[in-house]
Amino acid sequence: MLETSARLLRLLSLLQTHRDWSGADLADRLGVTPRTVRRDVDKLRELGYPVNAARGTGGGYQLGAGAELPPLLLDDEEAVAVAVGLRTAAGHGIEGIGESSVRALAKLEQVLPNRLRRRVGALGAFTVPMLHGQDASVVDPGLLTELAAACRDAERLRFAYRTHGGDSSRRTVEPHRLVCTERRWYLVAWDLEREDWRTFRADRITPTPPH
DNA sequence: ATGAGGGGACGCGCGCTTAG
DNA sequence: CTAAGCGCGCGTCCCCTCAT
Repeated sequence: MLETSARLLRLLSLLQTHRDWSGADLADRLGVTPRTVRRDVDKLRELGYPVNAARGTGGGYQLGAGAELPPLLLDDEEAVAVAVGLRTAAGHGIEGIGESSVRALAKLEQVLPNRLRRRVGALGAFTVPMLHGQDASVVDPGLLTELAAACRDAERLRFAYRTHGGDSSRRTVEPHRLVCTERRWYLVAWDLEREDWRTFRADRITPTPPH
């Protein structure tokens, strides 16, 4: 029974990750017979999951889009991304979005494992939204997490910073806040050498190990 | 014709409940 | 405490339907 619901979750997770799966593949992965897979797919459908099936050569199962959104299984990275996105949306004051974001966030945080709650907390509490930005720049989410965690823990940070001109300098800072524009992340921090507040573009930061 | 999902019927094994 | 009874999940068998 407990075994069954666990298998149902695994099946759902398989369907959410991939392409389409043949019944035989799913049976193989789940360690049951195809007949049992069919029964499990039935159960998922009863629970409201839109599982599409294609017959004939090259057929298989696929998770489709339904009229209602069933619960999702997110991996750690996805859960953090969604939670942070919701927090940002909630804080942006966009009409109609803010309140829904808070509601969704409440649901998500209710089921969020503790280890993720900490990460979301770090990113959420130490970022502040700022309006308007221009071009896109890509920042490693791992770096953002690291910067946010440093803000949260008031942890001194050393990194190499690439300037607009292209030359690189080493900085030692006391991080204060991560600031998000529409497209860009900035770290606001106290620069110990220059004895002043500085704003660093996150995509120009390369962390160096402390010594 | 072939290969895929869909599903009914049946039996087996396991765990739980209940009568003795 | 034990054995019978029961429900349930699963595998097996078999046939159906549909797409290629």
